[in-house]
Amino acid sequence: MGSSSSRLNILETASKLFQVQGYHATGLNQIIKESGSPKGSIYYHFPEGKEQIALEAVEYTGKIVREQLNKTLTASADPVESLQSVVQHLVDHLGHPEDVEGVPIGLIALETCSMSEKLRKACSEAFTSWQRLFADKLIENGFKQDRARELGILLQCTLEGALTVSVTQDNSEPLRILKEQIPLIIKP
Amino acid sequence: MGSSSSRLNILETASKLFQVQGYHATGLNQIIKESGSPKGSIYYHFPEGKEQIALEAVEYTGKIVREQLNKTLTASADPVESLQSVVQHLVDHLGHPEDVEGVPIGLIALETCSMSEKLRKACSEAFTSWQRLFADKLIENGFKQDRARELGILLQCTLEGALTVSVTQDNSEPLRILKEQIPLIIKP
DNA sequence: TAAATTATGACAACCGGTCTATATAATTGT
DNA sequence: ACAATTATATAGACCGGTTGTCATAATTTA
Repeated sequence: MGSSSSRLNILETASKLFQVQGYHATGLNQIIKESGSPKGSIYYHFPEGKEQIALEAVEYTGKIVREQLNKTLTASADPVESLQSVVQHLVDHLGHPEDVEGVPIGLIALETCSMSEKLRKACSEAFTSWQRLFADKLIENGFKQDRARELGILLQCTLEGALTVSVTQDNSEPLRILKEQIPLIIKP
Repeated sequence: MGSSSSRLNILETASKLFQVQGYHATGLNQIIKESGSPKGSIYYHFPEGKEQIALEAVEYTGKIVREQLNKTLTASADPVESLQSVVQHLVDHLGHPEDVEGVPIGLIALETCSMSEKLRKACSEAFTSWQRLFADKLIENGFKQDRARELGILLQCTLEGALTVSVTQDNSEPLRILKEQIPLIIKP
C-alpha cells in the first residue's frame, strides 16, 4: 500500500513543524531528522517533494483539529458553553506548542496562499470545515441556517485572530476576552 | 547621518515584501533587487543583517498602519460607522497586495514570535498600539475605560483573523460579515 | 592634498530542495 | 527451486540560492 508507518511518521512530524515554524522555516532535513526517517524516504513517499508534504500535512492537521473541535463541541449541549470550552482549550495549550492541538494553520496559510494555489485551497477548505462545525452546532440549537453560517465564519475568524495575537503577545488575555464575549457574539 | 534616502528605500521595499511573503520567503537579494540598491548597502545601513531590517520594517509598518487607521477612525464621529469604514477599507484593498495598507503583520508575527524575542516584541507592540487606537475611539464616545480596552483588543484580533481568512479563501465574505456584525460586537 | 566617512560589488561559506544511482526485499515465471 | 523482474527503500552528490564579509572605490570634510 501507499501508506507505510514511516510515511505517517514523516507526515505527523512535518505537520507539527509546519504549524509551529511555518513552511519556509521548516526544511526537509529537519523533518527527516526529527522523524528519525532516512533522507531518501522523503522522495519515495512524497515524489512531488516539499509541496506535497505540506499539502498532506494541512489536510491531516485539518482533520485532527476537526476531530478535537467536534469532541469539545459535543461535550455540552449549550452552544455558548461549548464554544467557551473550545476557547479555554486553546488557552490551556498556549504555552505548550509541542501539543499539536490548538496551534493553527494560519501561519502556513498566510505563507503559501499567494504562492501555491493548491496549498491555498487546502488551507481554505480546512477553515471552511471548522466554520461548518460551529454553524452546525448553532443550527442544532435553533439558529436559522443563514445566521448560523454567518456566525460560524465570524467565530472561526475571531478564534484565528485571537490565537495569533495571544501567541504573538505571549499572553492569553486576548483569548480570555474572546471567551467572555462569546455570549455577546452569539445572538440570533 | 544614519538615515539616507537609500536606507528608507530599502526599508520600504523590505516592509512590503515581509508583509506579503513573510520573513523566510523574503531574501536579501530580492530586497536589494526590487529596491534598486546595491548589495553592499544592506550591511552598511543595517549592520546587524536581516533581523535588523525585519525589526525596523515591523516598526515602520506598525506606524504606517497606525496613521492610516487613525485617519479612517477620525473621519466619522460614530464609532460603529468609523470601524465599519476600517473594515471596508480592508475589503477594498483585498486583491491589491501592492498597496501596503491592509496587509497585516500577522504573517511575520507568527513566523518570528517563536524564533526572535526582539521581533516578537516589535510585533506585539504594533498590535497593542492598534488596539489602543480602537479603545480610545470608544472612550471618546462614552465607553468605560476597562470596557473600551477589552473591545479594542477584541476588535483588533477579529480584524486580524477575518483578514487572514479572507486572504486565504480569496473571498471578502469573512470581512463583510465582520463589518455587519460590528454593531452587535460594540455594546457597552 | 590628506584623512575620514560613506558606499559598493565581488567573494566565501553554507544550507536548501531535488534527484540519481544503488541496495535490499518481494513477486512472478519457468 | 531458482532466475528474472519488479517494487521498496536509502545514501549521498548536485546545483542554486542564502546570508554575511571585506577590500576597495567614491565622496565628503578639514
